[in-house]
Amino acid sequence: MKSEIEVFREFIRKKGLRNTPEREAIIKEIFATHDHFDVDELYLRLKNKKQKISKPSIYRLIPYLLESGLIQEAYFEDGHLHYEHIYGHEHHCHLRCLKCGKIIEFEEKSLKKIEKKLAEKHDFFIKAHKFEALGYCSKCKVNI
Amino acid sequence: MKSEIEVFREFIRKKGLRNTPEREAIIKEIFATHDHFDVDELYLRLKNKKQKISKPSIYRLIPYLLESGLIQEAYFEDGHLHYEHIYGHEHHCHLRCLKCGKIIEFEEKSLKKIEKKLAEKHDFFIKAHKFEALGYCSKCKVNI
DNA sequence: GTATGTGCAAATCATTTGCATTCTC
DNA sequence: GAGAATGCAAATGATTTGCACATAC
Repeated sequence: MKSEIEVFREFIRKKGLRNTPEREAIIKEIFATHDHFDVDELYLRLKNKKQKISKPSIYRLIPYLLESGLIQEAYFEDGHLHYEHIYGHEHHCHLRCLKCGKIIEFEEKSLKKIEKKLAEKHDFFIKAHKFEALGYCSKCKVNI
Repeated sequence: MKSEIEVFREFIRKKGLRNTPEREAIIKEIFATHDHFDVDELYLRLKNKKQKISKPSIYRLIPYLLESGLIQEAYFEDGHLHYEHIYGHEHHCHLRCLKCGKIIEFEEKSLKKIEKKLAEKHDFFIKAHKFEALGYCSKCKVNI
């Protein structure tokens, strides 16, 4: 299986764009942890590693990462989008606590079937899906 | 079945807050169409009807509308959140075209079962779920 | 060599806040 | 009458853009 960097290089080449060390550093950092990320946090993680990469470079890269299928928007919270890397990882969905913000990831194969059904019914080519369940976790549900 | 205004009045009373004609006008406008809405668009709709209601009043009302269960966040697009009224309507999910932005709503009962399963497995109290399928509509999929 | 990418600083856009005034209860 | 809510204008915070310089191809 190709690495995420290889996938990106191929994508960039096909689009006639240029690759840079900044872009590869950002991608490596995104794939360095399992967690979701947001722009500011990713910027700080890179900064802590003494990588001088500006926020605009991150913002400018994101549309390409989405288009190449390396990442996906996960959810909108605290006034900004959160992303997750999806290449090479089992697709998963989120269960989010509305009180403490805790997020549990889970896998649900049956969603794939629903996706297929929808594609046929509405004549869509479905690329991805997002399923998010919102509620209160075991700790928070006691005093809603 | 209570009207949305009645539901809101009750919610406001329970919380010890105050109701105002501005709030009721906003709620009426939200429920006046079947469509999703965003703050700016709602503001303009009210303005066109010569209702002088400021954007901050809308922004300040939204958390209460979410809390009372009258509306729900639908999706984040074009740099801002889009909402939908959910009180008195069949719950539905979205199928969105990544190219033209077309949105198809659909109902999927089996998601309710998945929700229940998750609630048991992770000891959550689940209040709502969002399912969004992303892809290309019949027209757009021909030239991706 | 050319055109794309970068960092910086400034601009933009959605949302929030401070405050004086108005209104609900 | 007290405390909330409103509108306005200003502040905030995320994201985008203009531009001069650097660099990938």
